[in-house]
Amino acid sequence: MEAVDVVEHDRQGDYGDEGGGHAVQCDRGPPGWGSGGRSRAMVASRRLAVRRRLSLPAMRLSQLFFTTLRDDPSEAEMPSHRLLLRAGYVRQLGSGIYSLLPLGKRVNDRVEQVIREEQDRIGGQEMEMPVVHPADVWRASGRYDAIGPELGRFKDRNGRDMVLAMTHEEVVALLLADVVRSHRQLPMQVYHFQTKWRDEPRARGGLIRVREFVMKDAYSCDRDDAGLDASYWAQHGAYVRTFQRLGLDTIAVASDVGMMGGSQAHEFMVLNAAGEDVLVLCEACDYAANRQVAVIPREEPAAEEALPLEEVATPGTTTIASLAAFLEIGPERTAKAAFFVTGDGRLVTAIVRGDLEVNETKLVNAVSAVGGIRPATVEEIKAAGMEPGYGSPIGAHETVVVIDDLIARSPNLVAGANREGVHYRNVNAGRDYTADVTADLTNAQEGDPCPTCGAPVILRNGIEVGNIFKLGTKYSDAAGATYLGEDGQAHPIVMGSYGIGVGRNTACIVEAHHDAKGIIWPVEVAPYAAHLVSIGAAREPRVTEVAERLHSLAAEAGSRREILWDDRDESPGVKFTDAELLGMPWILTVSPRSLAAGGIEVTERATGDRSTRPITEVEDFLVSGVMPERDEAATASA
RNA sequence: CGGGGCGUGGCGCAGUCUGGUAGCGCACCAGUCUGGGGGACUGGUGGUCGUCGGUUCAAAUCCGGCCGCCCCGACCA
Repeated sequence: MEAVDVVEHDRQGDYGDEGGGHAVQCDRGPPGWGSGGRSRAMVASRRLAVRRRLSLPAMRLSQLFFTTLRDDPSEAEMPSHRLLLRAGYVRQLGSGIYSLLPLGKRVNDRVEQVIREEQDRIGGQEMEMPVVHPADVWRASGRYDAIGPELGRFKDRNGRDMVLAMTHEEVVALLLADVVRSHRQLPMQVYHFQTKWRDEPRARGGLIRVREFVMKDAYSCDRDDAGLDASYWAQHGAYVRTFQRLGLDTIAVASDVGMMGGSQAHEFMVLNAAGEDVLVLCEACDYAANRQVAVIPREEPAAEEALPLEEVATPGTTTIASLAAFLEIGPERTAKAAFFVTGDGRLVTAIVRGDLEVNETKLVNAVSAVGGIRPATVEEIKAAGMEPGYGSPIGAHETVVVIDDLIARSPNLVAGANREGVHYRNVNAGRDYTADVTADLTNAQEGDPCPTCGAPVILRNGIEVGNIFKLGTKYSDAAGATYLGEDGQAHPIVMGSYGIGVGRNTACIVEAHHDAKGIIWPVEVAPYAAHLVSIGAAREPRVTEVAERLHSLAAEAGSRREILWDDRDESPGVKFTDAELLGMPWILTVSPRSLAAGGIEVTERATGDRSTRPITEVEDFLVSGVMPERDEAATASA
């Protein structure tokens, strides 16, 4: 009944043309879709569905739910945040929580559509899984306890624990257990677009890092590792095409598997100074890795005889820099201790050479820290018999000692004596203290040798716009998702998971495509292809006539282009400024001047190129979708 | 969670130090003029100054609690 009302509403008021047009179109619709034998309500909801899909191909700015802001909102710093707010695409509801206004929704839909087409192309099947899950589903995989407060939890009315999904591996695995029986059903990929809730410790950067967001997450299901490998690289290819179409230059970097678990992962990164990840890149070859996993080949320390331990007074040298200066040695001759506490309460003492930094991701992996790690407090360090500023594992107790593999090979280092103002010379791991774990623990630094070719690497910040993971059988094992192979035996389904954050991509597109005046949407994701500006309607009635005609043409069935018509009674300056802020690829100006010059002024937003085209050419553009090449003769007077 | 900043009409801000009952620009409404780069004039609308409590004759202003937002560090699409 409600649907009927909406359709009725279409027939009157300002949207008369467009609404009516759609209704007529769907009545004619594809064979079998007509009204034969169907109730009026069903027909009406069909119409509504069609209208929703077309989503107002022509819109009057005077009716659009939006507003532009003349001043930058003070909370916005990144260009994408500022512009999306100012141009009326999004509004903030809370920290990391945003509403999409109609323009923002249209962009998001376009981005989704590109992703969808590329997922479909590699055989992905779209489905949809719930946002709210019973906690038991997450207990079964172990993540209910493994993941910290970023997992949203609540109780339903009966006191049952529930989870707000941050991803969907568990649910997919359960569905696989239910649906897949035979190897003949594999390989297979499913995906959906769904809202995720991740209670991030800190939201930031507008749409770049939010707490609630829509993600495309895809899951591949294979019989074995070889199949997974094929699916993984198919997704890799789909991602390359997707980001290319979205106008994003991405770099695929090897990455940590994080909370997903699994054996191999890549992140697709967009370079951006405000990015939260540090990428290690080689310009000589194409090596690219997240700093979290980049392993740098370190120069082998010179072999030396282990010398006897020797105490040395080093007053006031609580930093490596001051210690090295005091003893007149290089920082690489010292061992640095860093103290952390794991989520499960273990004190971890990490030892790296003084000239290097501890990479916390590597450390977490080295000690299999459940719930991550945090820096230890002074009290915690002292309780284990160590002295901050003069700390080392020598004489320490109740701590997990993790040393960098380079430390294991570096003889006669200077390290703390766990007494204020005292260090030891000639400390040797293994002789003077024992390591519980030896692993690569250090951060790559600018200029370090490339692991592949040895040239100096560079460090850049990046924003992760997508990732691909080889999961293996972790979730299928937990869910009992198996198939019967040709051998008649049950085998676990081998899974992969592949995510793309929709809103973050939108923000990154703006980051990459804007200028001082506003957004410059790539054609593929622009909410409307063209922004029609009508000027001087009061002096020249033909202006409105022409604008109306273009507007209704765009609204008609069969038109390939969608337009936004600025029909407001505003001065030309306001209209042009807003058009540039909003960022449609083409700005079409109808005015007494343009009509006198022979038609409509067409401006390409990206280049600023301007030409006057005959009205028929612009009409062709709306119908065919192609803007004809610029005709120099017609341009002369512009 | 640690550090820094902020909260006054839709947006940007002043006023807070030195208490005296709220102001500016833009936006918005009405009208007139204007009409190719955020135009002009006239007249208007709109704020329990984040919130709760305290001090005081009197609190946006001083004191305390709480809430929220932004930025910098530990997590991820």
